[in-house]
Amino acid sequence: MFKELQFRKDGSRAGLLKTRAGSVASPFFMPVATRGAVKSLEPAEVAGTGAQVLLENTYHLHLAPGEKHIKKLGGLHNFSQWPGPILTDSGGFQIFSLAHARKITEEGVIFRDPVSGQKVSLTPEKSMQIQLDLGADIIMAFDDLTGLDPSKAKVREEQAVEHTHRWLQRCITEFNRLTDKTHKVKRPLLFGIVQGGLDKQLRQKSVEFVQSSGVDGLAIGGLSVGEGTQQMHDMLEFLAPLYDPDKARYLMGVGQPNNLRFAIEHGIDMFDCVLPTRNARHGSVWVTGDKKLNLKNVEHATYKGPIDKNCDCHTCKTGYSRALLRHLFKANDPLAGKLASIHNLRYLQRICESYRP
RNA sequence: GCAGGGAUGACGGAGUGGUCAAUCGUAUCUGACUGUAAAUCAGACGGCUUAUGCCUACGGGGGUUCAAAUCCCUCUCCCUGCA
Repeated sequence: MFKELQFRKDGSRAGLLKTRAGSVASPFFMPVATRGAVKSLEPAEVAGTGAQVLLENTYHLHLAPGEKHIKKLGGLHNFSQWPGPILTDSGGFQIFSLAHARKITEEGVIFRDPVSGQKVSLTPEKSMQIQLDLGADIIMAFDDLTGLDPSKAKVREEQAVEHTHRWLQRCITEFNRLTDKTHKVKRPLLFGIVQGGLDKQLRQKSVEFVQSSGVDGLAIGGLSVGEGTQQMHDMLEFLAPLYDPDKARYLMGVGQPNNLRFAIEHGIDMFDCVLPTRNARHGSVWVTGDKKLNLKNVEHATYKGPIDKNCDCHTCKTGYSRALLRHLFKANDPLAGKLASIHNLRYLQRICESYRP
């Protein structure tokens, strides 16, 4: 599944992740296309930033337009017009992001969709079924993700880890059932997720459990949920020596440039994050030195240069000025968010590329 | 000319005696955003300021009142009818 090509003194490694939709050079960053598209961008534009893999979401696509519908339309690759590998998140993150509108049981989770009001239940089995119907190439186990609730952190964290482990076993069973030889489907990859919050013992236990379960890759979940940079880095440092070298390691939801570098230098191969695209739509872009620029600010109104003169993204190379972007943001023109998204995505891709041979 | 109605902070627009430096929206300024309920959310927004503090303010001027954006007189401008 994962072939390590180069290990460097800085702790980083470069390799190749083999999926049924092609091999991917690591380390890499996956833009988030929750509902089937990276907001405001066409697939070719996403690819133009250097992205190789797209992340889409089980929960949201299940709600609309539905996995059966997508399956009929030829699967996610056809539907999203993205021929390259697609990873689907399992819906586990929604346990965290929709925490006020869901109920967790041993069986799974019942969500009350905040928009439609409809009840949606997800179980490990159902998550596997949906992801396979969608046609994802990398499938995530259904995990239980908790935030940093100080009042009941310990108890809830232990529960989350136990759920995650038991659910992983159920995911594997269901995944194997649905992908055995009788189905004639070329098997996608299945990744298990490590939980444990900021508790090192729990984390270690979780890494060992997930790695010994036979999954194709290891995801670190439950970070970037509000802890400090130092706490995140401590944990990544702690986990680094525990990884199995022939499994891909995916740090979920992390996209701050400094965190990306730190993680890569502590053995992480893959990332996803909404930050580059969401921030971009809100006017916030990264420039050399990881500095954040708010393009809506009045100081850019007369700035003729690009976002970053050192940047090779389409937006900067074409010559769109900060002054224009500021104006478009102020005028609520969606082109602003789109151009800024291209820039931010490229910023993260460049970081990844700098660690490849 | 006569009769009504109106003039509120950048704009729109509440408020008709004290709890009003004045609801709210827009605009403006700033910040946040990490497996997307997010082109969203939060704060600031008369001046000076650390301020529960002072000053200047609801078209101009004058008055009544302990107290006026709110009541009275007058002037200016705008709108609607009638001549």
